[in-house]
Amino acid sequence: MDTGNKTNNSKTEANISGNFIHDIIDRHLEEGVYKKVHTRFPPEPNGYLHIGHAKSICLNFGTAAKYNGLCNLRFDDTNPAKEELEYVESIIEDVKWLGFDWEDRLYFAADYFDKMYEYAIMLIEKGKAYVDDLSAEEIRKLRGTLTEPGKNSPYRDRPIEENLDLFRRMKAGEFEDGTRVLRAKIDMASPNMNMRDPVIYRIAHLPHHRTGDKWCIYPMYDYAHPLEDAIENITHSICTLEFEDHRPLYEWVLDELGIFPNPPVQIEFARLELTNTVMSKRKLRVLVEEGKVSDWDDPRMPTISGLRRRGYTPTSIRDFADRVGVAKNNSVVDIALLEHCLREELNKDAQRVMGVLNPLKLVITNYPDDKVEYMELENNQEDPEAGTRDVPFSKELYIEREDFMEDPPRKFFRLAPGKEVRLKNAYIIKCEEVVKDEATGDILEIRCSYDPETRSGLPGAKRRVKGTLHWVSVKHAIPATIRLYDYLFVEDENGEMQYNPDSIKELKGYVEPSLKGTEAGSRFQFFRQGYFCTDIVESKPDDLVFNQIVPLKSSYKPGK
RNA sequence: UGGGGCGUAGCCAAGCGGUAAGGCACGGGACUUUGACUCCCGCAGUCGUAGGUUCGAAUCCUGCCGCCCCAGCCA
Repeated sequence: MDTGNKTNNSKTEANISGNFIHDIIDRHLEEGVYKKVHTRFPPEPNGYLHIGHAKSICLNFGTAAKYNGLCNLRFDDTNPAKEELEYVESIIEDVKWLGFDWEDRLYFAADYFDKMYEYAIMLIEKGKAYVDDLSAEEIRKLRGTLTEPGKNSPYRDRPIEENLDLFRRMKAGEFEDGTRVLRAKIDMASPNMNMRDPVIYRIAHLPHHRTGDKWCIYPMYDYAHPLEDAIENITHSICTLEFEDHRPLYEWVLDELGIFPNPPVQIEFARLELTNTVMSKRKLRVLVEEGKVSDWDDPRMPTISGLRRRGYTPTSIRDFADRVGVAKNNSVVDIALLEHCLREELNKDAQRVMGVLNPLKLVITNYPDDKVEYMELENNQEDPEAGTRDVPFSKELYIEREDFMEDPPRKFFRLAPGKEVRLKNAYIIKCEEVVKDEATGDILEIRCSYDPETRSGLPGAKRRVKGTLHWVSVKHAIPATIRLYDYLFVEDENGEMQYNPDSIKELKGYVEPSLKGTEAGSRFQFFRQGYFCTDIVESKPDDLVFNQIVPLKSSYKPGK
């Protein structure tokens, strides 16, 4: 059945292509199992979102959009020991930044605690749940192992009235943490460990970021999640593969209660892994705590906040999420695909500018001392509408240190003694002399002559030279801090991913004067270098800090 | 040795009984005042493996192998 693509061009649409989940939904709609589609993104507010979550966000919101349905943002905040308001705020910011809109449907599991409690009472009354006085240790011992069945708790067959009384007293705060739990009464011999009378409520005398001190018992995920979904009339509860084993329990809770006429179905997909980084909250936390990165929003982090600070766009991340696909294979996606998405977008609309990362002074000996010419540069040759600007040119310039070699290999299309090269939208120059530090041998400056007939636009400019260099006029240059990044993890000689101690390089470079006053968060393509974004935390209009988002691709292979 | 999943190219991923899409990466070439972009070309004689069913199998069946997940009062 063709459900049609969303016709209103909401910017929040992830343009999701088909996948096995959509096939299931198509069938549901066809068979009338559901009349509409309602999904949710249900983060636990216990950490920052990363690009793996972005995949899930795009899937859930994108699926809803595809079927003209709705997607809720719901915090699954059933464990106050780990959750904080700080995280709910960052998650809201990140989902919004990615471009998704949950309208007025911002929900919290905690807001359903009263209902969940009532439902638990119902289960007890049906004889489907019981209060267990065993310690965590004892429960574990009786649970059995993967190959041996568990054993019933001695409290398993306690009378309903007693269970009711005990559960009410658990809620009333009469018992210490860990002294009692409420368990679902299912089957201690089930081959599925999750069905061996799972704990559904525990005692925790902890304040909750939303409910304060109202509760000292909190529901467990397996019990709470299906209820959250059912209460919100979710149709398709999409989660990751590790919950596949929990599906029978998800269904058990809803079935036993029997009060939801059209309960949701849980569908699992493989979470995203990326090369050259780590993705678990735990591992990311270690990087932060060990000071390997500055914070969760360090531009090297795969967190949404890190990617944002690095300069990644929401569009490129959504595009990436769409391209990696949705399936059940555990997969590790090459980070080159993410980079490709960013380049593809920014190639289309990033302003081109000239910035010299590693400056080397170049003097044009036959150019008049005080002369300044303004060279016209296209803002973006991919987009004629972007117009042009004038960039000052003078006798003394900075070029990239890498663009000069005293003793170049073959096919070095740049500057070398006696060789000619084009300065972007200016003149052809020829290297006449290399000035070095007598003591160290370091190259201090390059002295060149220029051919006045070869100015861009003049007939003499037709002459071809193999290389074109970017440049910045010394007296007009704006100093800037430029940060280059490498992957946080790189492959060692055995093919293992290892932490990369050299993942950041900070340079003092120069950029063309048009960049004066640039606001934080602005993106550019630095000619021949890559895409850069002014750091949203540290860049100031009069003290620019650029983060390299990704370098330009290069087919230049030294030595070939 | 229990249960639940998954095996299609270097990495993702379509495919749903009629003869292996697409993307990324990679290699070659054209173009180029960005070694970028763009454009061309190449890149799985076979789908983990062995059998079986069929006129026909990546698709159905059986066995085997490999990998992932489950024994939290985490989610």
